[in-house]
Amino acid sequence: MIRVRMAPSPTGYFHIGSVRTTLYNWLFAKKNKGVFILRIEDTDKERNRKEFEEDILKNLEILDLKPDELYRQSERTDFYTDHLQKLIKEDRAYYCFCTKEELEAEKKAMEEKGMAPKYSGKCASLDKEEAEKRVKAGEAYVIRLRVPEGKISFTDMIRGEVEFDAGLMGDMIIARNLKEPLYNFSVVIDDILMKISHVIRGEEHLPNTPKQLVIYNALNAKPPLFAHLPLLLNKDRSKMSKRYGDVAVKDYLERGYLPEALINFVALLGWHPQGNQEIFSREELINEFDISRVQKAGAVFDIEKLNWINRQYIAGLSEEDLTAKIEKYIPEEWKINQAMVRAIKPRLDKIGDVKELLMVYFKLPEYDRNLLFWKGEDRDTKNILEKLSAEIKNIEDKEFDLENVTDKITALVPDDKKGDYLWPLRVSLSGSKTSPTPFELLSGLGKEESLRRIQIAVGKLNG
RNA sequence: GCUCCUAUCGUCUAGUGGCCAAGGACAUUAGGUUCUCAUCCUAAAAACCCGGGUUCGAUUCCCGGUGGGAGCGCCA
Repeated sequence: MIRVRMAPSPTGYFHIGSVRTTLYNWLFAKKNKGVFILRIEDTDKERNRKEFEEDILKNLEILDLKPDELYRQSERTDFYTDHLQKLIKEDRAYYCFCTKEELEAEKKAMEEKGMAPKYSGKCASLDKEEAEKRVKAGEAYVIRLRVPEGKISFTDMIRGEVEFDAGLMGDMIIARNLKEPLYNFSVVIDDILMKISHVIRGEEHLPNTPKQLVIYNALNAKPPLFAHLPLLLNKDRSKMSKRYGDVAVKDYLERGYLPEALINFVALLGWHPQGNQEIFSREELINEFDISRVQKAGAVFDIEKLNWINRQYIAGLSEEDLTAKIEKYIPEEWKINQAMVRAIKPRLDKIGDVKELLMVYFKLPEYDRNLLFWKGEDRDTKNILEKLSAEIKNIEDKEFDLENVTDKITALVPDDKKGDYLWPLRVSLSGSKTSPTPFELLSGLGKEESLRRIQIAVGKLNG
């Protein structure tokens, strides 16, 4: 049975990189008819916040990456204590009474000699009963695992054989005390207890893997298979961070990137199936996903490509769906119609851009009369606008849609004078040098408002 | 400093020894599509890090160098 997990710690808003890790885990589970588990690693009481856990849960829901099982490490402390006691009893682990100051001095001395810092093993040979007594007497201690010398190697599903030297590691601390396990220890215990078959996680965990393997050995447990995903990178190829833009999923969602687009984009960061397809449905992703095709090197997060993918998804939205999404981003008093939605659809990178794009329909900006002249030359502009105005007046209210308006106006415009007619019309309707087409403006504004705006333009020319 | 990972156009990537005088997408540039902007269409420019091997033949395999990255907590 395939069982995978995503194990975030709620110490910040859900990161876009975590979304990708979650997605790959989720896809791997679905592809193999396995189980996807979410394990909240909330053992650091100082840094955890409920708000962040809620952010993770909420966004997994929005992104449709819901877990099949959910656990919190804070509810599992008994398991860790049991295994800690077992390891001490079997003498695979021992109490260490060295103070932080002693350790610090030791570390410094070794670094000065040009050696990698490593615990001396001072407390490794302490008498067990003696140590127990000191613990009971309330002396400060930590628990260390005996790490045998030798090579630790494993086969990464993405990277192949990876080897580390355990001799460089030293006896590692696995718990602050019997009730407070440290990260690498609780991870291993949970992965064993939850029968995790494959650990799919970010490359930053690669150096943790040998440490965890040592713990599996001490526990006589069979380790899962590992896959270390390449990192998501900033423009300068450093690990993706706030320095170059948003990293929290909620920020992207709030700006109006569609969940499906975000998933599609992030899926392609570090993975690609055979062929040239770029847009994938969730079903296609499940079918195509193959962890052996995951890239080894990091991938730069390119917002331009995200914008393009998002536009593809916006283009695929029905007008009703798009309208519903738009309404969250504009003032309540703005009454939008179908013509407006159609006009802005191909101009939207993300739904959050909508307010700025729709503004033209609700507020005519101040503009200079010279802007009305096509290529800066007044060639009968006022008469042309009055002619257009008269024609517009003749169109029935009921027939004031894009198609009709386009037909009626183009019939009036001589082929060689398009600029002379359409430019001033568009400027009078929008008050700006860039905007949707005059026909899109007319149909969106409606007859009355269109005529009003043209009159304003004519007024400017009279003055 | 130590350990580990890594290396195809600016970016994401296809490519698993000959089919590659290296393909696609984003971005860029030029042109076209009933005025502007956007969309759309067409075209252009743009890459196998370097040096050794292995081989009849290397972008593809091996080694070294260089570049880039990550990790080195009684954090996760």
